[in-house]
Amino acid sequence: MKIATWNVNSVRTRINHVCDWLQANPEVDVLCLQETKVIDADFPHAPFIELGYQTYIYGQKSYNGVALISRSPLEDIQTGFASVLGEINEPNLDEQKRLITAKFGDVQIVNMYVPNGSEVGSEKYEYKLRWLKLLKEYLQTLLAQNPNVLICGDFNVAIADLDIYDPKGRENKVMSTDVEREALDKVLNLGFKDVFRKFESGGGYYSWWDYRSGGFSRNRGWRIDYHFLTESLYNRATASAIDVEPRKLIQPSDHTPVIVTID
DNA sequence: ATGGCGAGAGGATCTCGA
Repeated sequence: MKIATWNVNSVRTRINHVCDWLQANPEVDVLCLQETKVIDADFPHAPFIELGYQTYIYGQKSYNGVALISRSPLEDIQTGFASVLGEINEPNLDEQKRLITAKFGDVQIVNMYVPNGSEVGSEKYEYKLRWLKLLKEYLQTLLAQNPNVLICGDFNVAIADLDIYDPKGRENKVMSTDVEREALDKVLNLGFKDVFRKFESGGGYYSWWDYRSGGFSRNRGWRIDYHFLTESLYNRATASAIDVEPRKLIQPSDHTPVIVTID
């Protein structure tokens, strides 16, 4: 099976790019989208249905929003933290639509859009850290039900200096502080491994490039979109790749798709 | 370089992203 993740920065603006990509990559079983930026009532289902896909969505106005685009029907769709955890202590962590999970065969797929955090020390930064803390509880609950968990999406954290074009000063930059890395590490220490690094140990591989200052043409990127797999799935993985082609198109998303192949 | 670019909402110029 192939599972892809792509922060499309508005599914309506990018609908042609996404549909073209699906047609060029027919072997992808499930495409996990982030930043759909559309309320559920306005989600563009039709183009996906016409191509033969099922759509599962969790959106809101203007910001955030996630979706699963799948060749075959998925089971047990759950959205937000509370659908898995029951009542949560901080309901505001579910106000932003960032989390959708479903079963695909024996695999629990979790598609997420981790908060960006804005600036170190800001209210949004604290929100990001609280969100990651609750994410650990959420995944613990899912893991208790199924050991085959794949989490993917836009994590808004570069987990290593190798994943940043220029790590100088990264200690004080959002997406690369030690505090954020430690918060994500606590999640990953539940038993998740970065499958991209099973196949590629070198630097220079990124999934996001700033629109500004010619970020892409100068390859000034960050690798912040990942698939993290539990041990059993990690061992079954046979490939993982970043497809930079969509980032070269006119009016692109600032992120590009990342794909994992699992036997 | 505290800017650069892009999207959405709304109808000029904000907020937000990363």
